[in-house]
Amino acid sequence: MTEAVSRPTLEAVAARAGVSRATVSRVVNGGDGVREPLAERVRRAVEELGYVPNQAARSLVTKRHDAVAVVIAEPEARVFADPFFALQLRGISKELTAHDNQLVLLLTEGRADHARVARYLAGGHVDGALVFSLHLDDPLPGLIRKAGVPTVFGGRPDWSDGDGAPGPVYVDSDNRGGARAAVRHLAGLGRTRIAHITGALDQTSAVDRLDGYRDVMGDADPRLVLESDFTAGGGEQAMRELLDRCPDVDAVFAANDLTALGVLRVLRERGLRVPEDVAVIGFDDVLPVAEECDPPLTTVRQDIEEMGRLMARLLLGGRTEDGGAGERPEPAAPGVVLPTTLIRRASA
Amino acid sequence: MTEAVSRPTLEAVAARAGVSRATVSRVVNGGDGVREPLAERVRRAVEELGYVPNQAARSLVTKRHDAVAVVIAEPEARVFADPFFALQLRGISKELTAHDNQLVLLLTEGRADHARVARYLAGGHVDGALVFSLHLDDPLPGLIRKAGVPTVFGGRPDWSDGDGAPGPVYVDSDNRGGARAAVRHLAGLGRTRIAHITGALDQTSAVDRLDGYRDVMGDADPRLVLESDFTAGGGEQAMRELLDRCPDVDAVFAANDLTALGVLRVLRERGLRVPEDVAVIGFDDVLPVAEECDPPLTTVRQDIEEMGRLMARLLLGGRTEDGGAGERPEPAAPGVVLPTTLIRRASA
DNA sequence: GTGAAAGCGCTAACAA
DNA sequence: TTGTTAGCGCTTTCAC
Repeated sequence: MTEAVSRPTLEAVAARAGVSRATVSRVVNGGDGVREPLAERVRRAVEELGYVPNQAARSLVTKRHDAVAVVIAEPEARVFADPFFALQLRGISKELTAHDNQLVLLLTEGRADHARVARYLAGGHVDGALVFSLHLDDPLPGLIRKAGVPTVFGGRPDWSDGDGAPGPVYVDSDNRGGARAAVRHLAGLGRTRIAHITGALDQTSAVDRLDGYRDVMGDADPRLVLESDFTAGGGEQAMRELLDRCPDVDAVFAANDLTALGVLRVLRERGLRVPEDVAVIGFDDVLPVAEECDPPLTTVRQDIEEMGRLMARLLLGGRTEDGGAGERPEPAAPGVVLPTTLIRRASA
Repeated sequence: MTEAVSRPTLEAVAARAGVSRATVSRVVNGGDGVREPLAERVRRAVEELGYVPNQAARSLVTKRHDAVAVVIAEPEARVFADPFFALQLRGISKELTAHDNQLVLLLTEGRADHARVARYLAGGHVDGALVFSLHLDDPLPGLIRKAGVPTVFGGRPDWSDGDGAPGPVYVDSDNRGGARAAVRHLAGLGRTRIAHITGALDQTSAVDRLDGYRDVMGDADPRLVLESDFTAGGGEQAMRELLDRCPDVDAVFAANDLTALGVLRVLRERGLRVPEDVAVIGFDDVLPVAEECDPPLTTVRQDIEEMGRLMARLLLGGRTEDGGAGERPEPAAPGVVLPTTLIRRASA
């Protein structure tokens, strides 16, 4: 592969336009304080030479990088089984692009990578980080906090920063509210034996959905709650156990769409009709799953792409409003929670 | 958000270790030509100060960035409906990490973004690019070629660089061979009316799979080939039409798993048994789809993660072997094609 | 083997 | 408003 040819520098543009480097720099960076005829001449020179600023040189002096790291800490391959991150990435990417920032993707494969990521973030290569911290026991958030990089979390982290310290900034869906809506919908259908198959309870989203279920069901029969893991296989297994335990169950709120898929499969296998015998609701509204399953799944939708967009906006906004001295206080509410909506299809 | 504290520089490490900046630099970059006792002293100083090299300063002089752009050009949201890219990203990320390279993700949203991406690549911000060019009429590959950045494509591009020019470097799956294996398997089952529902024919993968089908079927009844678009909905529609046209069809090779999903749904709806009445094979082996559908799908697997890893390796390898002068010729075979394997489940 | 010094391309005071 | 100048932190000849 041939080496890239050396690119024109500010110097070259300045020479061609017959001005100083400083003037070219000003024009390139917005053009304030340069009189029009001159500015125009510079722009033409830039155009003719195909000049593109050298980001490394710029960063060296400004100490800004116009780059944001997206850290996805997920040892499990499972994450890639649903388009969740892809959608979030899309939202993030759109927002970053709009602000001329680059997206540096950091995928971690277990604990071994944590040190690497921490070092990278601490190394001041990026202006901020967007972190998806999925498990309660994950040491990464702590490491990142120590690295001192402005950070926005995707999903509510499990620690709350006691005392006077400002809590972590995060964006989440209203998991609890969505769960309540789902269960209320089932109750509104006249169902009385409403079960919940949870997600992996080491993730706040699963805990919050369970809490939402309990908000509505109160002290319902505890045998109606089964712990699972957000997978279709897990959903199947839990559903089998549920039917053995409580053959009279008439509705299931599954922690996510994949789990609901497993539930549906077991129901079909046992010859139970959906929703006549058992109504089923999922969570996420991952389209290829929810829309394509049989029957189409009633589920709680979260706007995943918007979550991503918002995370980026929060990070970028927080950074630009605070001009370095840190006078401006953190936003009052460190967490932003996006609403969820119930999507009615055929399964409930 | 508070500004990051200023990090220790080479200078600081040098002072602490009682050596010159040059010596520290040597140690940090591999330590060749520095005597052991000194090197050790430097390493300790680095450790104590928590020194991390400033990448911008380094790039400014070396003109290397240790960063690779991954360009995913996909206007359709559909892409995110399957975990294909996520897996590929994982493979890429692993390989880049192993070589201490960063991954800069460039997502494009239609043509408007092409110029931005081209400018970025031409701007010399990264050492190379990994490009997923999905549609035959995509102008992006051309722009990228002009930008003069070392590039490896994911999936065979549609142009072949006539004349003496070296063809584009790419990594692909053996779509044609996989298709042949699928169709042969169906034939081996004694099926004689084997249909093919194609993918979007503006993508080489769809064209290659169709070619594979034809390799085996020769001049079969042309009514057995239906053009579709890699989606479940498209698969449904095509299958309905197929059943109307050729009620005697006894096997379907679908261009991918999602299409197969649609096929299965129509079959069930019409009361036809799989595989007894109609055998079905998909392509991709996207697990949550293929494994979870009913009946579990026989399909052609491609090792997606390995494709990603290989793309990165090709890019990095090509770069390091050629020491800047470009003496070394391009590899003889510009394209690497990974094998596919038939995974037998219940549907065929 | 080690150090001194010259920049890489850019921005940001400061002068004019 | 425009130009001059001094670095940003690092690598890399080139002397020693």
